[in-house]
Amino acid sequence: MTKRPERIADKIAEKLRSAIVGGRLRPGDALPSERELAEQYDVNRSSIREAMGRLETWGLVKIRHGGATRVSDFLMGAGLELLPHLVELGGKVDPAILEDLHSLRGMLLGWCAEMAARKADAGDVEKLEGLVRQLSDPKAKSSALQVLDYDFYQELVRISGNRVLGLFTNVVREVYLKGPDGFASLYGRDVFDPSHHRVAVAAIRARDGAKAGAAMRAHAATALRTREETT
Amino acid sequence: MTKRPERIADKIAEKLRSAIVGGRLRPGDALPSERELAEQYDVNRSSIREAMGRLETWGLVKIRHGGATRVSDFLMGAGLELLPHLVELGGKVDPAILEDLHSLRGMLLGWCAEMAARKADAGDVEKLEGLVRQLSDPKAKSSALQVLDYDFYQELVRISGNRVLGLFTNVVREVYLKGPDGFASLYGRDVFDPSHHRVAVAAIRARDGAKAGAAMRAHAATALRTREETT
DNA sequence: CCGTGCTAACTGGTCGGACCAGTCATGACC
DNA sequence: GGTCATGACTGGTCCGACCAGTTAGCACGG
Repeated sequence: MTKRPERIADKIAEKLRSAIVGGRLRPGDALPSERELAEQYDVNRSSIREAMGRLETWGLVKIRHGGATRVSDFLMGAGLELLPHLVELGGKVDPAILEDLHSLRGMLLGWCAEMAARKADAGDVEKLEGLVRQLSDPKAKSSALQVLDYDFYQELVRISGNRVLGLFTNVVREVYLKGPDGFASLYGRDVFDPSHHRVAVAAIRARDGAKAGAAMRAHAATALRTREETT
Repeated sequence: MTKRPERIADKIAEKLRSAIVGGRLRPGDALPSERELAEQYDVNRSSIREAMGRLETWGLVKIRHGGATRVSDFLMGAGLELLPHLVELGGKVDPAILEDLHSLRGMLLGWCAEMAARKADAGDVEKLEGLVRQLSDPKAKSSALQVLDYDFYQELVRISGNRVLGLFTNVVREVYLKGPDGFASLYGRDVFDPSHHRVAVAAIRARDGAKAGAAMRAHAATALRTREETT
């Protein structure tokens, strides 16, 4: 948990990022000039420039030679790589974003289970069954269960063969498993009840896409419901 | 079509990016030192540093103070922000990735149409109707229709209120509208037949989520089918 | 009075050269 | 053979200068 010695540009980019996604800097606002920022933070202009470069590649600001650097409407222009930053706004998890993420993931979960049912071979099914077995271990910790649950998801994505969904999954994993226990503390242990997974795997083995999708959607819905109850 | 005068850091980052995703630089390989690169490209080291910063935020390289900068295994851990770079591998569009992208987008299209039906207010519906009107213009160019079609999608996402889906959409837009005509040349004009959009808007106005979702899914399926026919 | 166009004071972009701060291979020493 | 100092790398930060676009304001001609 100790902070690694961070580059100046990263620290400043981080400050500004948080100011932007936190709403203290609104889309359209002009940032102070690089020279001003350099003086303000008491660092060299080069460091400010590198920080600005990061903000720009994150889609948070628009730099124009000769004109002021302005905050862009990042919800309009930023990519998914911003997600990890949005989630831990000021160190606290933003529940609304998390809600969005989970509902989206739930739907994708169902969808790729359907595709997996059409494409899985014997080896794939075996892998999934292995994961279900581990998920059923009564001695497993909640954090471990969360990882397994995600591994199951990622395996479904792999079997579905959709590489774009694979990239998406990589980003979400970073968010989902953040921190020492991921979000395990946010959810009860029952969230990882493997019964839905078991049903899904059986359906995939039987090439029943609809049933597999329904099972995984039910699993995701359970997670959401459990979360609402604890709110 | 004329190239805007590009920053040299961007040009160099672009060169290296293409070398990495093109496989000329493999994961684990060490890049030349910043001083070497500066001499090699005959630019200042600052420009090289800014280029490296971009590569790092793209997840393509790992920079370590004191050690060499190495290409990271982006295929394993990279996020969706890499999609635009992957698609134009070597200047050519990879049809398989595009296929994955379209099927995923189609499903999301249906899903957020359902959510939009639950959340849209009068102003939202009006906006959608305006877009449908423009889509119905018989004089519109194919490229313009593609932009409108995407605007319609993006508007649905906005109405759905799912911010994570919004971020995803931003990335996809970059890919989808790449090049002078986007992918308009890949699809026939009939792909942008607005009849499905019309049905969807009517359903959203009537709060009929299922119908709206079905209409947009049908639209996406048409696009895919049309593409397969022309293959 | 309005518009036009020049100019000056901004903005970001590039330069080079100095020095600080980690890493790592090498080789003397135990 | 192991270990640890050391120097030659690597990237990180700083400075100060100048180039190159943008913009706002002012003087000028209509």
